[in-house]
Parts: sequence; structure tokens; C-alpha cells
Amino acid sequence: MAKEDKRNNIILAAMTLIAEQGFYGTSMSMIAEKAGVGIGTIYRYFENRDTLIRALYKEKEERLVAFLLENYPHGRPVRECFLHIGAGVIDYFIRNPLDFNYSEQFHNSPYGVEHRRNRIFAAADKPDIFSDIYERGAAQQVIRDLPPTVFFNLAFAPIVWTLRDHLLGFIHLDAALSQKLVESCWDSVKI
Amino acid sequence: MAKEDKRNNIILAAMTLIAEQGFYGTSMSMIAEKAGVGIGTIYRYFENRDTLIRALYKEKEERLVAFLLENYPHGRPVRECFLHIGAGVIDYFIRNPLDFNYSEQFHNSPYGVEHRRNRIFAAADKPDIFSDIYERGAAQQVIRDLPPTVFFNLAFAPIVWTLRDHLLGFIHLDAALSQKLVESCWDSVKI
Amino acid sequence: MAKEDKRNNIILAAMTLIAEQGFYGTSMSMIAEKAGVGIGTIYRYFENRDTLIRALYKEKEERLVAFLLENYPHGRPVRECFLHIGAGVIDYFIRNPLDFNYSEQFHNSPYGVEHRRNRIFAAADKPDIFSDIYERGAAQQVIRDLPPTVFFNLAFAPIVWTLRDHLLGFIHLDAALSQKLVESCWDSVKI
Amino acid sequence: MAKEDKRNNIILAAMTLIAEQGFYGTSMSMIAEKAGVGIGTIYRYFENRDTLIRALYKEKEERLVAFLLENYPHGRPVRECFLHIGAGVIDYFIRNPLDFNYSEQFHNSPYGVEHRRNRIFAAADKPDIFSDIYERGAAQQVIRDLPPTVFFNLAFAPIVWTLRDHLLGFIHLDAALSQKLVESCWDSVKI
DNA sequence: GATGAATGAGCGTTCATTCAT
DNA sequence: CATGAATGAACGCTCATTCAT
Repeated sequence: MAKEDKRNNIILAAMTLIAEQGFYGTSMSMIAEKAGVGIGTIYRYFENRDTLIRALYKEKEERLVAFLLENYPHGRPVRECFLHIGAGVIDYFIRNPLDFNYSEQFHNSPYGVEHRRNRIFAAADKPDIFSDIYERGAAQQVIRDLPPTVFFNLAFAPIVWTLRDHLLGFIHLDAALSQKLVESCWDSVKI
Repeated sequence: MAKEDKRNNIILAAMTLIAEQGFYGTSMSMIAEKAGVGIGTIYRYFENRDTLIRALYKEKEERLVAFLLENYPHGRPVRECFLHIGAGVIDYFIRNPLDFNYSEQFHNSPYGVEHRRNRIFAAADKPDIFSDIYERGAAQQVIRDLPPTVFFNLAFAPIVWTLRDHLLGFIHLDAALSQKLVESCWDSVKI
Repeated sequence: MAKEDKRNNIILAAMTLIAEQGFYGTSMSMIAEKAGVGIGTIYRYFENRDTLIRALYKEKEERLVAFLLENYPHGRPVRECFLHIGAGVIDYFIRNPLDFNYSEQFHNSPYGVEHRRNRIFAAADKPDIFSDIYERGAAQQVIRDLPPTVFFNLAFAPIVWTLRDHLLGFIHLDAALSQKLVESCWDSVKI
Repeated sequence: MAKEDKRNNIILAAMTLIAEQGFYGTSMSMIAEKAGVGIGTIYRYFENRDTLIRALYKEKEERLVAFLLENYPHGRPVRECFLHIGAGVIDYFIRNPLDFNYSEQFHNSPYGVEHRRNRIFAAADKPDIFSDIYERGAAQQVIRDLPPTVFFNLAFAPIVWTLRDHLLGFIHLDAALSQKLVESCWDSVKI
């Protein structure tokens, strides 16, 4: 097994198990077994459990951000950008359910709190899509006067919860419903 | 100590500890000590840890429902009922932060999934406030044509997320902001 | 098995194993197995490994001091007191070889350094036999002008090393040799 | 890097690390890193950890013996030879504290027992300074009638213990005190 | 010969659960 | 009934040793 394969196996095993069993139901030895490597091997790639968990999240977040930035309608009206992001998040997570479940576990844990201020796609050194929308929206007075945090919650909380329901099989989130959902979110923040 | 007292002490101790120390930072022996009973005694009242945790949640849920039903404006317009519930949830959890904490921990654990269908205040054998709003709203065509699940998410997900941010100290959710928030939620579901 | 028996079994098992295999050759599970108890049981009696190791030493030290104080010739000439202690140490450790080996392991470990200033039988809150001899000897000018530490080493180091050789079977330390040895030590510190 | 260099680097790295971090705080990978070689390489020169540790000790011992033999007053009176050795040991270890540390660690470990019979400078195939003193002293009846082991202990145990106290900072062993100490040791074995 | 990635037995410790009292 | 001492599987992690390159 090549070195890169090994690392990927570990990441995949960890993601799958954590998504399925939760953070506290997933032990290092379970990850090792599922990845087909020795326990000690994990520690060659990740300093410790915490590091592994954070590295997994970072990797997933970066992929999501990259996906959202593809075809991002830079400079187009705020509403269009908002709908692009909302639809993109839904699209991405429906196609990457493991990422979604992992992300949920991550945000609902001590790791999540320390990460919360940055939100899903804010990174200190990169232009930040979310801020782009919020700030342009505020400047153009097309969105309500709300703290960014609350704006963020109105924009994404229903999407996240609905994705969860979709992935658990409680509802079917097809293209039509997806569009309705994102537009509803927009209606909650637009003036 | 009477039998019912013992049970209540155990529930109160468990609730407090889990809200403060987290789900996995709370051991059975900590609960026993705080409740002033022997470890073995807990197992007379609850089959095992899982059972205790679920019983705790059930109790929380019942209290919240009872609170929301106080002064519920039965028969008044759907919008008024919606705003009553939204404001009530915020009010309740700001005044009972341990309950919020416990509830969050519960929902983000393997216990959460099995409970999700019932949602915050849906209980099979009781008249259900949420259904009242959804069904009357749909019948009167004042709310959008969305599955109840999605309606629920639009209505409450931003509130829950914002409560979390408030309790973590990221924002201050005062009366004015609370009102804005609930009205925004309404705007996302109203026609 | 009675509670006190269990604690004693653990102590005896730990002492024996550490004396035989050394500190780092003795694991908690080895101790548990030899003591005939579960691993977790050790932690009911001792907070952790360090505590166990220090508690063992404390107990042994107290027994030695008690033994040396039996028949201690209080107020008799310094030389007589010195010979009493020297002979007593030899006597005690020949009859309690486990204690000797454990003590050796203890003093040659990080635990030992923190304990060194107090020396074998100095305890802050008790009248201290060693200081009695050193101070009276210095006041009466029957012992040489040496720092107490060096005095201590001259007095006891040869005894300890010779005990070790005896217990390892390299020599036979009988009453006659014991007397010669202690007198030689005295000759190295007397004026 | 030449083969002999590699071996020396490994020995030096191991020595330094063990003296500084302790016997059990030094891993093979730390040694490899400090020596600038691969982990596997160590196993080309030393069968395993035990072998390495014993080889280290052998080297230390040889250096000390070589130092003590420089200027050894062959043929001079026993007392003079004794004082020369005592002062030499102190001198050497004060100037090579890592060696002292390593030696102490070695003697207080399972390795120590198997090595004890040979003592600090007894080697089966070399003329042995210690035996020179003991045998001439006995023949000339200037030292007491004691087994060589006990003679050795009286002669060196106080010195070793006092060196330890000096290196730990408990006392300051200057030239004057060093002289007093060695003379005291002599007084314990002379007739 | 030299390397270091890979291994897994073993470490100290925890804690849900049992059961003799 | 109530208790809490006892248990041991399981945890995250380390590190001496091996072996394919």
C-alpha cells in the first residue's frame, strides 16, 4: 500500500466511523482496523486524536470552499450570490453525505465551539464568500440590519437541518424543494 | 428519602452535570455522588445509562411544552401563534440554559437520531402545537407549500443556532433582536 | 477476601515485583495479577501509580524508624547511639530484604531525589534520630567537622552497599562482620 | 560518515540523552535523531537496546580506569595509592557529570546486578588497581581484616553518594571537602 | 549497507455495570 | 431495598523492533 493510500485510508475510515458512530463511539483502534493499518501507523500521520479530528475537518472544509468558489458569480447581485451558495451547499453535501455527517459531529463538540466564529467558509487569509454577501448586502441595503451571526444562522441553519433530514431519509430534498428552501432563507434576510 | 425524591435527585444531578460537564464528562459515579445516593441505586430506577439519558430528555421536553402551552393564544391568527412559540422558545432557553445545553448534547449523539421524527414538541399522544400552526397555516394558505419538516426547520433552526451563539457569548440576544429574529423566521415561511 | 487483605495483597505484590523487576519492569497489570485482584481495584486504594509507589515507601520507612526507636539508647554516648543505629539498620533489612530492595529502587529514581534531603529517618515533625547523633556529636566534639550530608554518607553508604551485596549473595554479613562494618563507619566520622 | 564514526555518534548520543533525560526517558528514535543516523542503523551496530546500554557502560568504565591509571603512583605506599584513587574518582566524575549520571542509572537497573561482581575498575583480563591496594594493604597489615567487598564499599560508597549530592546541588564538594572525605574513608579501612 | 515507515503489544487509567452484603 | 467495592474491557498513546526499499 502506497503512503498516500495509507493516509487516505485512515481519513476515510475515520470519517466513516465518526459519521456513523459519532465522536465518542469511534476509537483509534476502530479507525486502524477499518483503515487496514496498525494503530501506531495513525500516529505517523496525525500527532494525536485531536489533530486527526481537526485535520479531517480542515480538509473537508477546504473542499467545500473550493467547490463553492467554482462558478461563484463574483460581482453579480447579492441575491444571486446568496442563492448560488445555498444551492451549492445543498448540492455538495447531498453528494458527499459523509462530509456532512462528519461536519455535524464536529460542530457539536468542543472542537466546534473554537471553530464557530470562522463559520463554514470564513478563513482569515482568504477572501471570504460569506462576508462578501453580508457586507455587500448591508452596504446596498438589500438585507436586514442584523448581526452577521444572526444573518448567518437565518441563511444556513434551515439548510443544514433539512440536509440532515434528507440524509436520514425523513424527506426527499430534490431540486425543486432545494430551490424553495434557499429562496425561503433569502426571504428571511432580505429587506 | 422517599422513592420519588430519589428519582428526582438523580435526574436533577444528571441534568446539571451533563449540562455543565458535557455528555461524556459525566460518569455514573458523579451523578450518584451529586444525587446523594449509591451508585447501585441509580440502577434501581434506570436500567442503564442510556435509559437515564432518555428519561432526562423526556422530562426536559415535557417542561418546555408545558411552558409553551401556558398562555398559548389558541384560536388566534397563525402568525400570532407562530410568534408566540418562537418568542417562548427563546425566552425559555435563555432562562434555562442548562436545559438548552442538555438538549443540544442529546440531539447530537446517537440518541438524537432516534428521537428526531418527534421533534421538539411533537408527542404522539398529545395535541401538538406545531401541527396546529402548520395545519391551520396551510389550510388558510398563509404559509408556503412546504413539507412540515422543512417548515419546522425554517421556523426553528435559526432560533436554536442563535440561542447557542447567545449562550456561548458570541452575541447578545436581547428582546429587540429576539423579535427581529422570530419575525425573520416567519418571513421565510409566510406566503 | 477482606478489604484489609486486599490492600495488603496489593502492597505485597507491588513490593515484591518492584524489588525483583525494578520500577520500570513492573506494570499495574502485573501487580493486579500477582495480588489476585482486578486492575481497577488497585485504583480504589491508591490514586495512581505514583501514589502507590510513594505510599509503599512511606509505610516501609515508618516501620524502619519505629524499629530503630525501639530500645534506642536515648541520652547515652554518641558512639553507642551510632552503633545502635548502624546495627539496627543492618538487622532490620536482613530480616526484611523486600523492604531493602524496594528502598533501593525508590532512592534511585525521580521519586528518590525529592526525598533525599530528609534522608532515611528524618521527618520534619518528629524528633530525628540522625540529627540527634550529628548534633550531639558536633557539640561534644567527638565527630569530625563535616557537613551533615557527608557525615550521613560516611555513616550509611557502606552499610547500604554491603547490605546489597549480602542480599545478592556476594558476601555473608553475619553478626561479627556487621559489628566490624559499623565500627569502621564510626571510625570514618569520629575525631 | 565512516563506520566507526557512526558507532561513536550513536554511543555519544545515547550517553548524553540517558544522562540528561534518564534511562527510561530516552527512546531509540531520540538516540537515532541525535546521532544523525536512521533508527534501523542502530540495530546494525547493536543487537538491541540492552546491548547498546551495556556497551555504553563498558566504554564509560574504560575511560575512568584509563584516567585513574594516569599518574597512578605504582609502588608507593598503600595509603598514597588509596588517596590517589579516591581523589581521582571525585575529580573525574565532577568533570564528567554525565558519566556519573549514566553510571548511577546503569547500576540501579536490572543491568546493574549482573555487573556488580566486577566493580568499578575490576576487569578480568587487566591488572586491577583496586586489587593492588587491597592485596598490598592486607599483606602489609595496614588495612583491616575485611572481605574485599566490604573494603570496597567502605572505600567508595561514601564517595559515590557524596558525588551524587554534589551533582544534585545538595552540597558543594570542593577540594578541601574532597580531601577530608577521602581521608575519612581511609580511616574506616586502615588499621 | 542504511533507512525509516509500519507495527502491535503493552502502558496507566477510566468507568458502566454487577452483586455480595 | 440500598449500597459501593470490585471488576476488566476499552481507551489514547508509546516505542523497541522489523523489513521492504
